[in-house]
Amino acid sequence: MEYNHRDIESRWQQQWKKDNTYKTEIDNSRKKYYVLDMFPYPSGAGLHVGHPLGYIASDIYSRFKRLQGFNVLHPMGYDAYGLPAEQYAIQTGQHPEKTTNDNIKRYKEQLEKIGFCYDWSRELRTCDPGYYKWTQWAFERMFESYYDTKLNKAMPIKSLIEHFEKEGSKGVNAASGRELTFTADEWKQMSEKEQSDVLMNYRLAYLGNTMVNWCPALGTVLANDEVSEGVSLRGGYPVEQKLMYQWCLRVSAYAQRLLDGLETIDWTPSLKETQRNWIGRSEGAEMKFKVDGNDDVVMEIFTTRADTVMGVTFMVLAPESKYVDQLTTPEQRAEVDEYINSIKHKTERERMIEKKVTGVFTGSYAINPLTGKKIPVWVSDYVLAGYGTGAIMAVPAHDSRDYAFAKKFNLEIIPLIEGADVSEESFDAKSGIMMNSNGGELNLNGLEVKDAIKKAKEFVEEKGIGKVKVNYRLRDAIFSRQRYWGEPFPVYYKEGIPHLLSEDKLPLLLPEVDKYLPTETGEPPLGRAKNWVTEEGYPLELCTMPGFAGSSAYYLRYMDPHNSEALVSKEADEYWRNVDLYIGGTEHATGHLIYSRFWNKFLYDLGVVVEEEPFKKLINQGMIQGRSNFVYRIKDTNTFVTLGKKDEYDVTPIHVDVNIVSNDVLDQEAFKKWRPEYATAEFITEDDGRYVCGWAVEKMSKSMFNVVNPDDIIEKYGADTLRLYEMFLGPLEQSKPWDTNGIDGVNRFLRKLWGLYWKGGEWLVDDSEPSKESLKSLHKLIKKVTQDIENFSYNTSVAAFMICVGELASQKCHSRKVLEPLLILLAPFAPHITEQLWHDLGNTTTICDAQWPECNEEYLVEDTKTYPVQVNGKVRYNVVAPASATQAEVQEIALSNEAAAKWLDGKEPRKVIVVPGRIVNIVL
RNA sequence: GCUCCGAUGGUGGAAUGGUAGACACGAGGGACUUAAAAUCCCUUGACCAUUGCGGUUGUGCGGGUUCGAGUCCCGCUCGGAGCACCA
Repeated sequence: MEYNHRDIESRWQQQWKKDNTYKTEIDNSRKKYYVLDMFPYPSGAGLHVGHPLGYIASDIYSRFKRLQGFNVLHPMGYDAYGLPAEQYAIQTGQHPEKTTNDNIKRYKEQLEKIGFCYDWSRELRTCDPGYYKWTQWAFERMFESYYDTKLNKAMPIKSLIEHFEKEGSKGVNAASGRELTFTADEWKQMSEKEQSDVLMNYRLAYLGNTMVNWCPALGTVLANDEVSEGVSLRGGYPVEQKLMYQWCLRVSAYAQRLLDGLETIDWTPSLKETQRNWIGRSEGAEMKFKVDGNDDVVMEIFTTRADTVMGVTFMVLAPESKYVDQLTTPEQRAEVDEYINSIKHKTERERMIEKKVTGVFTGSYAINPLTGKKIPVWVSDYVLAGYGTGAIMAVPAHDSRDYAFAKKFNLEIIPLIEGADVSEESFDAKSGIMMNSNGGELNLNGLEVKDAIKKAKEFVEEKGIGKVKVNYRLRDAIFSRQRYWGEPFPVYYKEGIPHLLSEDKLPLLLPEVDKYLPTETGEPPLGRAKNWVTEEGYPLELCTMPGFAGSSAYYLRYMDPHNSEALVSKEADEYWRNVDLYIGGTEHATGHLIYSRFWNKFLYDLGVVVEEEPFKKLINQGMIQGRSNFVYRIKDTNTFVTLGKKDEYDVTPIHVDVNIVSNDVLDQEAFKKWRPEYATAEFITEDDGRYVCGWAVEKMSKSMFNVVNPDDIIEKYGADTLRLYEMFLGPLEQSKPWDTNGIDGVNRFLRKLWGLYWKGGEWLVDDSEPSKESLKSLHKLIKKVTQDIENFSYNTSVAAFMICVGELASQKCHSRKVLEPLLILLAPFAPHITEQLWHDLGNTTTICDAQWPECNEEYLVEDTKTYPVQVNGKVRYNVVAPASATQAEVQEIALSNEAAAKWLDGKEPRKVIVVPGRIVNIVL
């Protein structure tokens, strides 16, 4: 029997499906292990070879853990809501659900061919009402909660209302949009609408007027992580800032816990760093500045450099700051208004690109609380309204932005650090010795910056000039999208006040609409739905939820996917707990991976889940880039010249379909058939007649003709070869180009493996005792592969298999005692071929129920001997070396390295390991 | 600008501080074959020597620690990623 991947793979895939081989149940007698892939958005283009990389890695780990006796949960599903399906719907009128389902069908077919051990009975889709019911449910729980900053957890909004009724806002410890002060009586006298507005200031899911990223081309709002450099991540359309009344999630309340949680999880340093940057914690002080001749206003500013207060030579307000209006003097009014207007007309992007230093004087002066000095207050757009208090104290000597501003408007610059030259640029570093900082009561001169910051903060707090404050860059997540294809909000409006739909009305189904475009009056697409009202006739919310809503808790749903009573049952949650290993791309670092952690912490506060962090260990697989091929056409002809001769002509490189190129050699006939205009193509080839193409690494995309489809690879080489090859390509976490060139080597390896068991239709395996050599080969492999899988170093594992199979072949090893464990080791990587040979060996159960073999170190021990080494005729050292070495050899080598001999001389006898040529290892 | 990561043959990439370049691709040579494909064997960092063992050099650059450094430390150069008027 010859190795035939087509027969073997389809046979076992069908068998596994029939036998429910990979179905997983709760089993309290076994330890659980949860391996999760980031579920895909099923795009219309289908999978290319880059997509399964992470899935193969997680599949190997799942199978490995299973062989080690763990009860492994390994599910798959689809992130089904998304913009492409909606845009396709707008163009074609086809319902996005239809498009999505078609794409999912295609994805599933492609995935099944690769031979993954998913428990498909747990498959989920975010657009399934049985699923999004729980997305809506979680939103309702957030609406009904506030964040208690003292208890550091989410609490029911009811208890806040009770507090308001008793004591008003006094003594409230709640994360909020702005600080409100009112008495119990005032609360009671508020109208329903007013009370609703007050509560919105505290709810974890709230309606708020916020500056949003509005994308006119897409007709919707985008979250911060969906925007990069002023354009939308999807489509690259310009994005502008707009004030809108939107649903938001108070993610900022969890900033510190999101930061602290990073210490408890096993993620890569770079990913943690990305999240830390995104959360952007900075410790500083909020300080109060009085205004000269205006006792009504006290300016509050935020600074991380309280120590530089003696060097403040001006103040700056953000154009949107509330202080602008209060501090502008009548003489300056016209100028300030003109400036503010000129800013408003520019988009965020324009402001960023221009980077011009602009600003205007308000006419007012603040008073330095320490020196009593009068300092001018300016307005400039380099200060952001959304961070801190929207106002800063400027220290030009030690902040480059303040410095640029001071230079432009000729403002004073006072250096505060000894030896810092500020004549050309500012000195921003937080180090050095302070000077010019004697403010009477507070003298910082002579202190190191760090100590000065500390002392200044203490002083400020003591004197009531300000208070120590921690600020975060992390913003609340904007949760409304003006789109059709997403989860509807379970919210209706009664006299303009939002109310939740009662829980028994969930899920609120997405209505049908005639078109997927906004209405003529500019309302979101749901405005087209007929009867989009409650039973009582109240209008329902017209926005839908963003993409990250459905992906924020999907890992919990897999634990108990068919439960109609709860997101996840207590039993399932307590058994499966959280994801042990999560594999996916880095692109979700500041999106999904923040929102999911937030969502999970919220559910943890509610007592719905037992683990505070959802993903214990996370691996980022690298991106697979495309490897494009080029042919070189001689200008104005239909003649193509090979790579080696192209410099002799005037040529234009043209992308050529990589599927008609093999090892960079063009299939000339296929090229002629590829495009009608090339039918008459002529070639100038290398001297041996081959046409060699050029190549470059680019993004894998249709327009570069470098997309490699896994189906084609599987058809030609089989899924096992594809799996092994993807792992062999290089380290999992590294990005690398796809290059089909090396795949033959892996395929050859599988055929060699087959050759250990079958040759010319004859079964070779017997029950003979294996040789010592063969046992050594096997146990070396067991050790290496076990270690490598734990370290996700799959490329070196594959190499180890190649070496081992080569050794066993040359040893003519046919012993079942070696060849059976070999299959188990390889099973995670190449499940089909190993399953087949496993059954050929006479086993009746599936190979994934086998037991992972243990390494017996005894087989690996090299025979060594201890050699006495003489120095000046006396035995001074005992040297351990291979038994095959001679006494003279060891003696010579040990003393040949003069430095080593000197180092050894005079020391107590100790062991030195020697290999031919040099001292290799000194065992102390 | 700040932070993190990386740099090893023609290529992808191996090396708990201990024989650098595993494994694979590609290339060259050979066997088998009428021929090709497939398969098998040998060579393959560079330079020198080569009818024989061999020698020199070599992990981006410059220092350091060490008997010994691709690996550890300090300072650069280049490349990638994240954040970025965040005070």
